[in-house]
Amino acid sequence: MEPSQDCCTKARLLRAGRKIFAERGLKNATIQEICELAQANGASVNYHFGSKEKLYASVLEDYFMEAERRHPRDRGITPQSGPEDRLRAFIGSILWQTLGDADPVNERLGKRFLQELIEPSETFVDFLERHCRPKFDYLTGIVRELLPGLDEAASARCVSSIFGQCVHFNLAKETGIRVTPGLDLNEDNIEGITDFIMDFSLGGIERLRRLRRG
Amino acid sequence: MEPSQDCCTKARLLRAGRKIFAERGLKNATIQEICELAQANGASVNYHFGSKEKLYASVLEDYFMEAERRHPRDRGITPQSGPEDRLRAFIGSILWQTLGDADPVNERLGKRFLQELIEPSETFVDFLERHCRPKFDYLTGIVRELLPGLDEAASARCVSSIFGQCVHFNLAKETGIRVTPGLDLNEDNIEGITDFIMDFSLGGIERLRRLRRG
Amino acid sequence: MEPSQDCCTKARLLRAGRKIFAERGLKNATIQEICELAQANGASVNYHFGSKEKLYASVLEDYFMEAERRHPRDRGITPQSGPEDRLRAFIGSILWQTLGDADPVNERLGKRFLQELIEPSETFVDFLERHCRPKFDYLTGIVRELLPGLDEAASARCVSSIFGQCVHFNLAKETGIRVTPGLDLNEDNIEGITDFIMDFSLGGIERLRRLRRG
Amino acid sequence: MEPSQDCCTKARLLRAGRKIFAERGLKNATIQEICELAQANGASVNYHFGSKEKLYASVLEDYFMEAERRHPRDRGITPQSGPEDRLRAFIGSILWQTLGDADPVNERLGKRFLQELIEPSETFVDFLERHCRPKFDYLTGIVRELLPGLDEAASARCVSSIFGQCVHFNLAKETGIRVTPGLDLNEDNIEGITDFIMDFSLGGIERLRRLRRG
DNA sequence: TATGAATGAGGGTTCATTCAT
DNA sequence: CATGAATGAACCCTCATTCAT
Repeated sequence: MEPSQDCCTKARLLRAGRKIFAERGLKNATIQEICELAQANGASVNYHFGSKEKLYASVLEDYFMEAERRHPRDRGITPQSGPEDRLRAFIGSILWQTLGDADPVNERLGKRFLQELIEPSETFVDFLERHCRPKFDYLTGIVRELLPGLDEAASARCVSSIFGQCVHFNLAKETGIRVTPGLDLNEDNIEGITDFIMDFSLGGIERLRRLRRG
Repeated sequence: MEPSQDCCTKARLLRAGRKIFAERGLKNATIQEICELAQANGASVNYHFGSKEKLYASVLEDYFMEAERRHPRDRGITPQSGPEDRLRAFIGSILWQTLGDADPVNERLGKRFLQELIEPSETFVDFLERHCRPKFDYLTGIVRELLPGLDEAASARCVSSIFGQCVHFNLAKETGIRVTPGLDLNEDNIEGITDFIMDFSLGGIERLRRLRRG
Repeated sequence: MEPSQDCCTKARLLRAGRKIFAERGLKNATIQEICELAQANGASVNYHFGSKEKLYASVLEDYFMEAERRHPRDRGITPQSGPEDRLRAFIGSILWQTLGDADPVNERLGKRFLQELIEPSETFVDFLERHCRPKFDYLTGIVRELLPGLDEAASARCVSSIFGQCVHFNLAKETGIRVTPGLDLNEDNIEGITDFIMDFSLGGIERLRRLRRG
Repeated sequence: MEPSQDCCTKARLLRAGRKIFAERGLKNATIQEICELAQANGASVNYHFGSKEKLYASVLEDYFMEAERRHPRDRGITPQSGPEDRLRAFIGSILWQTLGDADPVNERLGKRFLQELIEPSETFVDFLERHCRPKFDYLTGIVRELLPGLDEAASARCVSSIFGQCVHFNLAKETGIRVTPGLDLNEDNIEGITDFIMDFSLGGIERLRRLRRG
């Protein structure tokens, strides 16, 4: 009954959908192709998931949950860790989730996820509230520790600046490297990039702190 | 022959395509809908542009060129302006292009452009080389002036950090405001956001400079 | 084994089928919807009734038998009653069966029954012979008493005229009231309509009698 | 451009739809079968008519208009004709429309029309208002001439009784002859049936007149 | 007795594209 | 330069039915 076994049709559909949707996106993927790959009947997607869109949503949710499990935002830190350590872990988490997966399927699913951020489908809005908002709240908490007394608008901008730097590497995977040849997104560089974004952001935060004082 | 006249079918198709593609994206838009809006025959898109994709590419190119014309990256600066002024103009240019258009059609075309950055179509790759690369080279030049002697990888990362902050506001237009309520992307705030990104980036650059010295 | 108990799946299916078939008709109803309403498995209809059509036939038969039970054609008359009383009881029976049910489910099942009269399914032909033919024979007997010596063709036409008047109110339930606004099919009017058809038919019969004599 | 020519795809589809819909009804007919018969592409129905339902509505409307043209309700009467002559022409018109068509296609379309009367589709409601209501108004006018001073409810019932007798022969075509063997609906009997219904109805009307006076 | 999973056939509809005019 | 008609491929989905348990 649990779809975690490979023998189950539903699990096979989920895996096949993961692959096909990753390659082609929602509109260009076809149910038939997914079913062929899953060695399932052409009606099975509608039977098990209700519709193509619902399967897509399941695939994306599955991808996100697994990424969070493999690269949690609090990896390597303790409850006593200061905000800087937590920030570094957070930045590293996003970069590893985005760039650190050798599996090309997962790599492409990151793009699908980004597309949903740009133009969310109906089901994704729920997902956003349930899973992404806490993630942003977590980052906001760190920022507020680093810059106590910051008003909401400023902390939101600060969160946006940090998150924007991270997510841009996901966005740049395909085109950014064409226009910025010096960008090397190999897995070996993830820690280096993490350090860079960390330094850049700490510099920004320091300057904000200084400006507010002065 | 020039599609600049309003009476010309080709110009009407371009304008209609702009609107429909902005609303629905490439796959969800239909030629027929575009032709109806343009009061043209259903075969006219293929006649004038060759294919749906070609019209889409034309729309995107048109959008980009117009945005660059309306909010040039060197607005308000002189040849004698220093790198900081040029950086501020550049950041402001992107933000105005992205957030500063009251026209909802243009606002949505920004999302289409972002989608192409994530997963470029065949024709877009050419476009990227022709128009986006110079833009990045320009930003890279500014960064190199601010941080002389920076190696290529570091300057690429720095460009990415600056650009990522700017473009994230475009990405966040739909979903970011849901998960980061403090983010206010009204037109009135564009200058404020420009100042913020400018400060944050200058802080990052300062810290990089300091770290290299130390 | 008897489907008269409420707990039995078969009885629940019959009741659910009654409702869904009444609402949607044979083709537009789906087995799944029926099973959901009956809180039964999607395979149970085929298990208990053999096929969708068989369940439909059961529903219709059930509906007819119940209607005959609730509004028998001989209600209020005695073996000694004359043909006029028996005719009035018959007409009233049909009208009460057709118009006198507050339950919208039964009201709609009347339409399904009419549809079978127009285009009978295979199983319905048997049903017709078993249950409807005796009903017509009964009416024919009354007519022959009122018009002794009438040949078969004429008595058939007479039966048709009487029955046609009755059944038209069933047919008119949906559309007739649109094109004939004066028609009021409320339950309160059933006796009045019965009287009307009775008078109209007696008038017709009288004239037939007169014409044959003259 | 006019769909009256046989060469036109739209006209061929209409004719093929007439045949297939007549045989199978709306739900059981398939677009593909219609297109095959019309030697047209499977998408042509949607191209020319918008949907299966729209083609069905066109077929029905076409059938009705043609029937009205071939057997007009005022055939053989003059402006000076009295209400009895007009009533006879009306009754004869319906019977000829219903029973007097040697073409089995038209004969079956009559059943489809009846089905719409029982359970009208959305488009049919419009049709009803435009075409059927005037027909009923016409009959109501005749009845009022025959029974001056009749209130609306009574005249509506009278119209219903007359129309019910006529339409019942359409309804009885399939099943009525099974349960009322004496009914002979051959074309040769149409005039005889017309006379019968005429007499029966005049008898009913006379009695109503008598009852009101007494 | 009853069910949950799975299937296969088929259906209506969409849509970019083509072609004769 | 432009169009109205027509096409063919493909797609998602529905649904009655089957089968192993």
